[in-house]
Amino acid sequence: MTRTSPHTAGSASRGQPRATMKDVAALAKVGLSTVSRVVNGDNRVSDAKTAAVLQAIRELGFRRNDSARQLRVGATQSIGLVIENVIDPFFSHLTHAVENYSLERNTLLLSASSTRDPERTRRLVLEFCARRVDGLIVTPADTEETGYLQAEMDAGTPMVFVDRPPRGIEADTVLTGDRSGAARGVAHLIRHGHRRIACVTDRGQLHTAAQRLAGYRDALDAAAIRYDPELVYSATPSVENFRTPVARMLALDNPPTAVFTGNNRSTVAILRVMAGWDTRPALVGFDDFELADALHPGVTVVAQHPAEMGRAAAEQLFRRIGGDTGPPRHTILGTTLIPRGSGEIPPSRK
Amino acid sequence: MTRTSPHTAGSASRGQPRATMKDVAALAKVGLSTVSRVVNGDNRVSDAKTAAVLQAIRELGFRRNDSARQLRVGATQSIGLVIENVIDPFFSHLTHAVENYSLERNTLLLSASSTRDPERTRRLVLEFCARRVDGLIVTPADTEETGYLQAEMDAGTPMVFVDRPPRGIEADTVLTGDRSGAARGVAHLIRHGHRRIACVTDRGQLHTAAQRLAGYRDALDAAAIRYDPELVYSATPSVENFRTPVARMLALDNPPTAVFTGNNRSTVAILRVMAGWDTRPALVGFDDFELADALHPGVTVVAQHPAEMGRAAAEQLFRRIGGDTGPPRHTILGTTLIPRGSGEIPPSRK
DNA sequence: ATGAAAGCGCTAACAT
DNA sequence: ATGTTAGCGCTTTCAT
Repeated sequence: MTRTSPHTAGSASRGQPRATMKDVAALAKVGLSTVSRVVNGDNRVSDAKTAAVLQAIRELGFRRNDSARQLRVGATQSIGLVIENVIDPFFSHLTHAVENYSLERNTLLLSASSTRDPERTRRLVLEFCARRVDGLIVTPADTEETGYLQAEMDAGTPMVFVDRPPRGIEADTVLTGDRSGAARGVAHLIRHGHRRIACVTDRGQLHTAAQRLAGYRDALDAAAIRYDPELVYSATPSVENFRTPVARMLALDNPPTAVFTGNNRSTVAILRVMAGWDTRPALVGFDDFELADALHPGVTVVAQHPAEMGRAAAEQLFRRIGGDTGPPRHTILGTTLIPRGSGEIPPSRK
Repeated sequence: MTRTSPHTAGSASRGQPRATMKDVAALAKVGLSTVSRVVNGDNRVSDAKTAAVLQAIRELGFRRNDSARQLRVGATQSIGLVIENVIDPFFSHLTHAVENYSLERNTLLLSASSTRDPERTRRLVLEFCARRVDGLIVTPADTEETGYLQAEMDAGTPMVFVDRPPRGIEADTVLTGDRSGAARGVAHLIRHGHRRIACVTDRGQLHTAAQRLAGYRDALDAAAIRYDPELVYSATPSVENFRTPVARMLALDNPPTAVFTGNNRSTVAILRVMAGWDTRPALVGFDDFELADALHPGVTVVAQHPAEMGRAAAEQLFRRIGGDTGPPRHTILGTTLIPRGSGEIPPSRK
């Protein structure tokens, strides 16, 4: 029933500064180190003093300033996570896994979206390092200068790279088996009779997009299907960017009977482009997404495992933070083909 | 071409501790404060010394320890964000908006998902406060004890609550107009001829679920439709939880011809439950979601504006951090009804 | 068992 | 213009 009124004269918030250990020590009439001992659960302190300290702590609403503590002990118990964008479900799942893993280790997460902006990425990484995070998990922007990453690693901040490798840097990575996964997806279409297969991916500079395109070609090669550049289109995924090129492809004399999309953003965009079409090409998308199974037909995908990737990255990072100085470790996570209908549509014979 | 080998003896990472200003001062043969001045862009320092310091900084790979700085200046330039779960698109959009807003203010984001666990929520809030975040944006777990929140606010950490108000605490809130929004959605169904309308929501303890259920009743009342508890079901949204109750409802003698769902998780679950059904009731969902427009029929929703909520919460928090001690401010964001087909299905007349 | 004192890396008077 | 010093809040020897 201690309903303090938070907006009366002087206001409870913005009140006097928070109590410090010194204040507690003074009130409890003990030495500073005794307070520290009590706060840290050091048992060699008399019951009487312990009680006095506890009482003072309660009275003053004391809560230890962990920033100060961390300055002294030299570890911030926090790690930084720089992803492309939280609103992309791939990254939000990855983030959640990292969150859970680090929380178990009493480590907090500084997280941020780079939004594919190399300047923003750089700024974030550098600010995290300035805050002396214990380590960093980074999805590098594909177009960026990576010199500063090497510098910060050399300076002592462990980093593991996730989803994409950093340019020209030897470091721990956690990636999806992009190339083989894409090949599997395309082979699935081929197995269902397709020989004219379009490939729609994210911008070619994107490492994952390039890898998946390579996988697409691998599958074609394996089936002795000629690679036709007219069936390939790469751009930042959006309905606007994809509408015309895709329509053009399908208006070719010898149009594709199936399409393979290189990531969930692309798949979703393509689905929108094709919304309302009477006949649709078969479709296999790379990366799963919510409601893929609720569409008609369900969307066949090559599923990635973002949560596992986040967890693997966190594991490796904590290994480094723990002092592991072994050689860079490269983890590749496999993919799972999930047939749901769209990938099993036979080629329309005309 | 300075490819340092990161895994040779001694290893570049985990090397000697990072250089400090003292080290820089020593190497540049200047005083500590001169280094500080240079680092902070204080211009009243000679060109010669400036150059010497800059040189030393480069040589040592010095980067200011912001934690130490912050301890001294008394502000961490970071805020905490406790949401329910990043993997919920509602919250990831909210998060992204907060991210952007605080980045503009040179403030970093400590973020975490409470996963509806009151203990985890409490732990996160307290740890954030111990780190002395400049402020906190919190989606309170609905079942939780809120005493500690009041205590931390009183101790000087400003907080704004988003999506749900904290129990028994007067503080800044940013909420959706849940009740009126739900009423609008249900009225839309009524306008399309429905009089038997089911309501499927999240657990009743959830503030938003309760409000939206109230809005549902408001709409029925306004249309003089009797409230039938048989048409209402509340539980943590999942296909398993919803399948049987919903099937039972639709098997009633006088079954519902439409259903209103209380949040995006519920809508998605219901869509899965109904997947493959030949005839489907009309559907209006609260909160928009990706691909709502790509389904057949498109799903009519009462859209919330999570990004705007995040931004509004961040704005208010920074106002408080800036020293605003005015009375608690309650912001309600309106909703947008988006007809896409599912909500315009007429009642099946039999 | 307890306290005094040094110091983590920085900033901000205060001298000069 | 530059250096010296105190101190942010804590932990951690080191005495006692």
